[in-house]
Amino acid sequence: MNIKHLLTEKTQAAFIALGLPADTNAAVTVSTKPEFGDYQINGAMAAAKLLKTNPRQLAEQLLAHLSLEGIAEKTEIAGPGFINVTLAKSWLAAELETAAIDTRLGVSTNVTPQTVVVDYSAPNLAKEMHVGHLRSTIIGDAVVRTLEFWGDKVIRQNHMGDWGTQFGMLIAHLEDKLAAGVDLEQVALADLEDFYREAKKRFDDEAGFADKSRDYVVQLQSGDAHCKKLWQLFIDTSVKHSEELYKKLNVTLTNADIKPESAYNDMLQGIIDDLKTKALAEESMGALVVFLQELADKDGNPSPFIVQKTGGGFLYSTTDLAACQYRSHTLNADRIIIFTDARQALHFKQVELVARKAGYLRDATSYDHCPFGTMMGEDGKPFKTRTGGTVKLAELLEEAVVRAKAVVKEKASDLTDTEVEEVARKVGIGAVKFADLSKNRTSDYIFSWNAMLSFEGATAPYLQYAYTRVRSILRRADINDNFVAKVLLVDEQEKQLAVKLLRFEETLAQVIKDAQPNLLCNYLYELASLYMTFYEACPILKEGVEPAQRDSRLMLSIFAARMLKQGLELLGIETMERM
RNA sequence: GCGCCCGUAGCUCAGUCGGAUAGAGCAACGGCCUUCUAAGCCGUAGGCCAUAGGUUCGAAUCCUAUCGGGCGCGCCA
Repeated sequence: MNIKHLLTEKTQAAFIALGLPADTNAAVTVSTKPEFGDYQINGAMAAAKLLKTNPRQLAEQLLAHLSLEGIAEKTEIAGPGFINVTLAKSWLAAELETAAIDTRLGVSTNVTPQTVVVDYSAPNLAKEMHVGHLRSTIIGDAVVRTLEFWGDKVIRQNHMGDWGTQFGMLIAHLEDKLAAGVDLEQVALADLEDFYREAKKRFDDEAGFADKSRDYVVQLQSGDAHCKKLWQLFIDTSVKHSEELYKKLNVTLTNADIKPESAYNDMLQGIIDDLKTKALAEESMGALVVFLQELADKDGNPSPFIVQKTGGGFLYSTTDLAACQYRSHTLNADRIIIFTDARQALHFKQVELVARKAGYLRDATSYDHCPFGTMMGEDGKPFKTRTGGTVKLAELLEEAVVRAKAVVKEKASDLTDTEVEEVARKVGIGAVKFADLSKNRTSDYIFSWNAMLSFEGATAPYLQYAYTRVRSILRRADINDNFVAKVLLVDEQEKQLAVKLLRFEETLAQVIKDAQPNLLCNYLYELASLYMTFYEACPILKEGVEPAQRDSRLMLSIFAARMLKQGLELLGIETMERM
């Protein structure tokens, strides 16, 4: 059930009856205040502007043609031409009863499933995952889960960076160590960070090392067996590391989803040849470049997009073009979604332009780069730890669980040790994920231990707690899974909860359209909050509650619990029976 | 220099294809546990939506300029 969609359709029908175009914007929104009902239709005012007529009069005509028989118990025109709709309790109750016996919680099934390629997480191999990888990983995963729930065919792609200059650098460093007689076993691959830092330092400071590194990149990309063997060492270690983290984070990415840069290697020369044939790329200062007039500065200087380096090496631009070809033509994607930080916005704009011109992206494939801001410290300056490094993701998660455990022990003394461990893990990880998922900002965001590890207010533990409260009541009520009762919406708290419960699909549609899980976070927090209000105001199992009312409230509770669980599951956050 | 993103309560953020009196959480203050889990609930206080113009019935939202922050601009990803 999508109430907004339903009201929009009804309004559009009324517009047509008035002789207005079918695509006139109905502008249906949730009412801003309780006295304005549940939904408001604002389309009459904009339409009146177009027609140059009186908005209030048009709203009246619109209302006369609007058939909300049985759906609304009150409709009224207010202000300059708002139409306020108060939904009928009987209708809400009936819809709720239908939704409650549905395995999909009343969410309709996608009638036109799409193939969606989602590119997310993308850790850099040979570098341990740090907090900066959190956003892409968990936002991508939440969107993927939501798309799948809706019914799209999702292809996860973990575009690991494993093929560029940095790898040449690591191999060059490793080669030197081996040449100096260090045994392969002793090379500290386990501590990739240190190894990477050493190599990077040499790359920046040591004469000749950078050139040597670039040579290794060319060798690697042209398939040299020895280089590939060394490269494989780094891959294996890194993949193992990120797999562990995905498991801890409850992220659905697996080994099978890894589609690293190297996977496109065989396509790269073909892309270059093709760009030359199509006269899109030209030689400039020794490199091969596509000049984009579309992104020219105001003096008319085109934006350069290097596709092949001096010396023949390929770059991530080449790889991303190949990825377009593969995803759009081979995988037949209708939509490609890429989650990376905003610094790469220009790059992806260039990739799309070139890919469209060269035909690597079909017209039918949409290409959505979903950016997010740079991570800042609590001082508002670019984030660095005291030692100038980054916070390791594994460290953050560990800290989260430790802190959660302390709180769990303090608040829930009746749990067994095993339960404490489990609850602490779910609460700690959930808190970290929710803190990040609930923010929409495309602008920079602040990394703060306290914000990440907060267990009060609009946090995952709040939602998990709401869930356990409902579950506790349902246990006490001693009812089975098939419990069904008539829904009676009498108190205001019951009605508000009911309306919110029926807004799930509306929310999911928006999350999918904008690739923004924070909308789902907001929804679930509001749902939990309304449940808490209902819980405090409307007794269920207490003395003096009429059986019919008790059963209706149990129905609301069962449905709210299922909704919370489902919603959190789409966010990749686990629930528990007690906490 | 040019370009992109951003500026909303003391703090962290919602709200931005124009809609009614701008919302939450944290922090502060005041209430609520012999009764379904107080990680909770109810209430109070807190705002020139960076600034200045413009567009119109109506602007946090759209346009222009200025200030402030971040990022990006030919061989890193």
